[in-house]
Amino acid sequence: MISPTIEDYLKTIYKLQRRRGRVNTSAIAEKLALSDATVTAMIKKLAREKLLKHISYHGVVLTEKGEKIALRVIRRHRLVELFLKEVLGLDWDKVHVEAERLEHFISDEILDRIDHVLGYPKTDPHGDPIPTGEGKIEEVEENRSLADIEAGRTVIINFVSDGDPKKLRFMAELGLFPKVKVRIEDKSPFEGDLFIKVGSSEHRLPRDVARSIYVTQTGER
Amino acid sequence: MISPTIEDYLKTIYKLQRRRGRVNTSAIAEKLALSDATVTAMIKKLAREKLLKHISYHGVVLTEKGEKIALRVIRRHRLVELFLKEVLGLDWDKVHVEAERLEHFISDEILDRIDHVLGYPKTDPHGDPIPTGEGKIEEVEENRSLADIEAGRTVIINFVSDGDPKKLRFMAELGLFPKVKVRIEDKSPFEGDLFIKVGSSEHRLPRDVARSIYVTQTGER
DNA sequence: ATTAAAATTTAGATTAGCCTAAATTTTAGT
DNA sequence: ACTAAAATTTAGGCTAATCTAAATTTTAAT
Repeated sequence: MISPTIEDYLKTIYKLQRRRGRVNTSAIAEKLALSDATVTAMIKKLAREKLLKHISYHGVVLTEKGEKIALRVIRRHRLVELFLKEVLGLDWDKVHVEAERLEHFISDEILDRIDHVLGYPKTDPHGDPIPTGEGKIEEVEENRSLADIEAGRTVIINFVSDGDPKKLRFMAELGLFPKVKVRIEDKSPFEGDLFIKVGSSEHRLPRDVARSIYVTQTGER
Repeated sequence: MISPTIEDYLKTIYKLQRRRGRVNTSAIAEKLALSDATVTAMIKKLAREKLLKHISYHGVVLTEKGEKIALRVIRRHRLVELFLKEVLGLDWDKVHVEAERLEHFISDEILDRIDHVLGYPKTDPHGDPIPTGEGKIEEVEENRSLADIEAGRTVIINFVSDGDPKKLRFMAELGLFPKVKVRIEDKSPFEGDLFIKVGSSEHRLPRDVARSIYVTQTGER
């Protein structure tokens, strides 16, 4: 009934919805790398199955039923990511791609065991919150990008975008992980580099990498 | 290219081939619970892709290429089974069904990590040999069923059929696992029960359960 | 207020895997 | 050796998920 394909649609719509409320066809098509026509067809099907509400030409909103499924997929994804890193020792830049596949095939029973082995964690390796089994998720309020923080400030890393393995490897080399404290020593103008201090070591950080790091400011300057 | 469906066909044909050499359409259809016509169509496709040789009306034989894929699927299946039991603590009667799904979605990298975590094991929880990464498998020579051993003999359990969870739970209760020594005290005639001794405790064992336990005879009587 | 551009939907096709029913080929019993 | 039964294949159809191209609707710029 709920195919991996449908799970991907619901997850994608859920994430797009976070900000925009109503989600348009082309946004979904872009995220899933499918044609607009394909997405239109699937939207009609999902509307028929009461997983979302569709107003023709004006986008979609998930129903409670659709949102519940989306959150379960996200829970599986994030628990699997953490499991792959902590238990199997995969590098953190590789877990996203693997979880993207496995999230569709993990039974409730296996997920419970994974959750148990990991000690009921709250966040995944990139700092994203793991929804509970009941579908509750702690939405992150503070999510300013490190790229937008002024020089002289000190921040704590909240989470990082999980998409680009190269960027993730780069961050790992500088010790830029969730919960780590970073001081911004200086910033080049325009799209220039940031100069940051992590622990006792200083690094140069390209702006586009900084843009995929989300932080909370501390009082420290 | 090689879909989960194709993997299932190749694995099934490989297992049927073990005994019979040439495998007929209806045997595959029965194992996979598909119609004969469906299997015929798929056989033609697999022949086109040089995964097997097909002589119309006379069955199929895997090519080296087909066999290699089958063995990789079996390796994934058996390593996943053991992993689910040893690392996640799933009951041994549940791991087969779960592995049947997951075997199609485990990457080489994850499989390597699983193999490593398990300490490069040789057999799965039911006693079946795990093919190596290079596709070598230690075929079990001695595979007489416990149901066919005469009273008074002592045997070592080699492996058990992994299909029926109820039977597996029953065996587990009696301590009937691979490598365990069992003495056959007595046998009721026809399809009657066996009376066995496992360690110091005696049990009654229905013939059909005994039939799914494969053993090697010891010198002991 | 028009109209061109952008977004969306409709129409028509394709592929993988499955089905049933009918036709064909092989096998086995007399 | 013949013929009925069994096994297999062929023919024709279905569904899910995708595509391209054309039609329609909305949006935004003058």
